Amino acid sequence: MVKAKVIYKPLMTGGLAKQIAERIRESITDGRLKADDRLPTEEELARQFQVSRPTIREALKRLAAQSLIRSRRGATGGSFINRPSREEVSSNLTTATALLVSLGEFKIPEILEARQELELLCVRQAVSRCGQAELDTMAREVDYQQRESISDEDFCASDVRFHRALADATHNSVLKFVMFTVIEALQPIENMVVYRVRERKVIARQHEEILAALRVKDEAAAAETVREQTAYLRERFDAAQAMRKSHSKFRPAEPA
Amino acid sequence: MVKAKVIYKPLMTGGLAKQIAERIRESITDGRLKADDRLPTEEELARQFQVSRPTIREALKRLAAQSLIRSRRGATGGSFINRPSREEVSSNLTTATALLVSLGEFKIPEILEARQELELLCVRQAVSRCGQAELDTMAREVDYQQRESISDEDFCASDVRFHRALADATHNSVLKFVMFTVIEALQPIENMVVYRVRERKVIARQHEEILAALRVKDEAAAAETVREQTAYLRERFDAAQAMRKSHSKFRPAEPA
DNA sequence: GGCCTTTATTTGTCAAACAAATTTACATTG
DNA sequence: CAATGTAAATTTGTTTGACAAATAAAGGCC
Repeated sequence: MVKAKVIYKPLMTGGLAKQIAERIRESITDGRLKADDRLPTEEELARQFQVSRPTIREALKRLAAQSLIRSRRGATGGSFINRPSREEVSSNLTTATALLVSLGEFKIPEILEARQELELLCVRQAVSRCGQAELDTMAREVDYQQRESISDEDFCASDVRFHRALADATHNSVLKFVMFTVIEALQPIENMVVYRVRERKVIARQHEEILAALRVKDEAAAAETVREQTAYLRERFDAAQAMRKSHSKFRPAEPA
Repeated sequence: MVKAKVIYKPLMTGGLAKQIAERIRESITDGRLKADDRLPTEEELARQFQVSRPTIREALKRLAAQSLIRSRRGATGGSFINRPSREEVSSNLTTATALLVSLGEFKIPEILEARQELELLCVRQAVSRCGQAELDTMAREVDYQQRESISDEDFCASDVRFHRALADATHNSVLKFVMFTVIEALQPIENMVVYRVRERKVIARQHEEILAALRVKDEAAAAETVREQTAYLRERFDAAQAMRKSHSKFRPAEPA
């Protein structure tokens, strides 16, 4: 007697709207729909999918939230496959990455390490490609960072601009895109380290060293300083953590 | 006589549903709402925002498409702030990013170069961190890629899995996230090169070499093969472009 | 205690109506 | 003929109201 082998097909889950959105997304992914193509009207889609128009609308809202379509009212209106800008996609990526960061999905040491590796990658490319414009930007920021009167916030903003200039110096738009996203997304963490415990002078000096190394195309020196800066940040962050721990233990009286 | 300076305030655009989704999203990103928190019911949100329930639903669909919330029916149902996985978030972002890539926003040489640099970064990390699981995955894919009966599509899918295993081998979740997103986003370009002109045997052999180098922790050898693979892809793509150019010039008669 | 049924609750879907935005076509005026 | 205004057509955006589907909890029965 042989036991019959029973195969169960996967259930259709997730609701109609989600399934419809997924179907339309596939037709974008597989190239059947291109940027600026117009989707059928909501009424027509409802007829084709044999569902109600509000269900179609819910599906379209899902697609809009992923920047895959945009909609417009009127005689020549409709829903169109979006032609996303670099800024739009980067902004979505940044938001999503920052959310993962804030949820603690990435551990601080991992973040610092990844940042270091990506920076090293930039340095490697920048050494042979740096233009005067990027060097000038970095120099300007280094000068700015050495002022004692600027706020922590402004110092952080300058830090971002310095690292963006470094990414610009790769002269590779894909790498720039990736780096800008990472730099922006990691700002909340950077702020945590930088804003509270940062020794500005050390950071500014390190930036100056990176800049000097790039000027003379000394990749090894620049890389060394990047590593040094990461180690310094790691140390500063650990110190901030330790201080926070001892604070919560002893609960000193709060001044008025 | 001084001309009065007229200031126009920005119009509220994007529809009610979009605005509501944005409001709720802000309360997530600014920490007021945490993972697993329950939102008010749809009816209650409709009351609070003074809009209809379908409008709330449309807003919630936007949030769901960004993996920020998940919903469930029933007595203890409702919409809950999601704790998204990295895979889930990455998956939401890849179609829009791939769309950007397919629009020619990035030049092919830049793409290939960036891909190479990011791969080299992975190799650098993977050499000292690779676990047996990743090696096994890569070996499985190399075997699979050597079969002659698989479709081009399946070969490409296996290629993706190989490179994802390499990213896994870094054991750094930030890098994994970045790499997964980049690998997926570059698929349209990869398909262009791979699908039409790919010499599968060459690619599979190169994967095998990378794997062998990782097994014996030979970073230099692995890096060399990554560079070789990029050069090969560049050459294959150039050949595909040249062939397309000569075709369009002479317009041969089309077979029936 | 285990199992079944009922109830309450919330999201999911549908139908129908009207509003808002947009373009096009047509009429009027100078 | 050009400029301006109005009406019509079309599509998305929003509302109201109803019912379906899914789920957990409570209560009853054995």
